[in-house]
Amino acid sequence: MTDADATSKSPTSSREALDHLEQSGDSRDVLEALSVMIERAKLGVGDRLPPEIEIAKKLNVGRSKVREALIAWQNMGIVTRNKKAGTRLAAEVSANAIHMPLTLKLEAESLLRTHAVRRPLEIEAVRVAAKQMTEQQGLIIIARAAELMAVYEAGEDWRAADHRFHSAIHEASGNPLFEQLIRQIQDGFNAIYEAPFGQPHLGQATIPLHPELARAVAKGDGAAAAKVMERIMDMVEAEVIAILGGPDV
Amino acid sequence: MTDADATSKSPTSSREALDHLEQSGDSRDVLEALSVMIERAKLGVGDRLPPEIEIAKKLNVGRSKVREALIAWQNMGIVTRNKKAGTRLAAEVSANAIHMPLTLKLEAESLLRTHAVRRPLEIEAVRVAAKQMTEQQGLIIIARAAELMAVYEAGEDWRAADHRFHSAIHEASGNPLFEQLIRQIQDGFNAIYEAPFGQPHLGQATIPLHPELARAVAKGDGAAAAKVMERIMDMVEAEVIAILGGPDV
DNA sequence: ATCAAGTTAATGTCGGACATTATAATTTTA
DNA sequence: TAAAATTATAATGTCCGACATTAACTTGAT
Repeated sequence: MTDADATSKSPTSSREALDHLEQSGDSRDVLEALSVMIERAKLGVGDRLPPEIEIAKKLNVGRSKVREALIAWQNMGIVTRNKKAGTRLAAEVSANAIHMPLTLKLEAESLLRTHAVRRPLEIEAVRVAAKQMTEQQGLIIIARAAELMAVYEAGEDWRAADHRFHSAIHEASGNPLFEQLIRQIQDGFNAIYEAPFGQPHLGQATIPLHPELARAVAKGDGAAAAKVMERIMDMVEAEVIAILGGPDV
Repeated sequence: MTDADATSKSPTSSREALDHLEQSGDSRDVLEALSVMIERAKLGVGDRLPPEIEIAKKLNVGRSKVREALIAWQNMGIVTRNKKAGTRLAAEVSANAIHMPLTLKLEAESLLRTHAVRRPLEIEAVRVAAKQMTEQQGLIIIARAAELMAVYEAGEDWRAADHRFHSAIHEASGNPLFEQLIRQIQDGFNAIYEAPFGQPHLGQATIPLHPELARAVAKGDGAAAAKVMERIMDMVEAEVIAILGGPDV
């Protein structure tokens, strides 16, 4: 453990050093300094970083501040913290990468609200995908749609195939944020749905539309693809409304 | 609202209610106990909750634990915390709410990608707002737009006013997820932007469009409102591209 | 060699002191 | 009287030091 000595300035009185550091504000400073430390020490996933108290000394801040910063990172899934094992990196940290924690508060009555934010993202994703995809990605999308139809017509569980199909589209969009956002919104939706209703099987009726969607995307026709996706979203929404008993948004 | 003086009840003993809480373990317990407290006191959005130290006393835990719990809520956007103003509820808290932590990893080159996911959300938000808003909300939106224009024409910092304007629209949409998502995406965008470029002042040229947007929403014309918002988003995107030097998505 | 008991090094928690600051109250001044 | 400047105050922000807890490590006994 290289001990990454970033600050070896021998602060005779820890006061003056602090003064010139201009300790301003929140724990983001600490996180930023930590990012630099980690990069300097070339720590990777799984590596252990120094104990809180040493980090605190090194950065000339109190242990509480370091704690809060590390807890924030823990909440973001960037580090794990254990009693004796200390703090370990759980994900790559790079100084010019910023981890934005998004937290959605979902309530049981907000299935429709969740759907309402998913809808424009899905539509835009297919539109962008149609514009950005490479030829090969178009072929993959067509193939995935065929797989989905096959599984569906065979009467098997089509959800995994459906997931692969949509993943292919999101990948073709070239923007990983679409997939990240949509998938996690979807996870939240499912978590809410499962509590009262069990495993969701929504959208079965929309599967025959998927090959059409695939063709539109592969043809590069963003408008048509968006139209199809709109229909799909509307059908899912209608299904949710039927289950809940009425519109809510 | 009622500024909930839930704490003004002279806590002579303040023990009996909390004895059965049997504190143990991590800060989730504190959050749970706090949820119960908040529900009992019927606190709503905007209301203030007791100072950290009183909460700590009430729950028989140290102040640090309460702090960590409240900071976690702050990171989730559920409360806001200010020096003297104390802690206020920013979103509804309910015991059976599900908190879904979303974490997006953003990198410096993905400003445009971030914008790309924000765009459809903003457009849909104004469309829904136009459909759902009450008459009073429409008036508020118009007023906020006027404020924004006044600040802008006075040459002052218009960002706070801009934020209030968009908040009013998001609130009118009736779906808090729009605001939660968009705000946090925006925070991420700003965090990325600030590192190399400093405080963002993007979108100045779009301000004159805002009154038009406000009128469209207040009139209930979702299509027109969406059109204006599209133009606004396109202008911002063009600005970002001009800064970065080329399209990236 | 294996298991049990003790050691220890880290995080977890607490509480007190002080710093900082946004709001509230007060005084001053035009 | 009203606006502006000043002071007071109450909350969070930060630091520190002590102790609790716990899980990995060490040592010892069988």
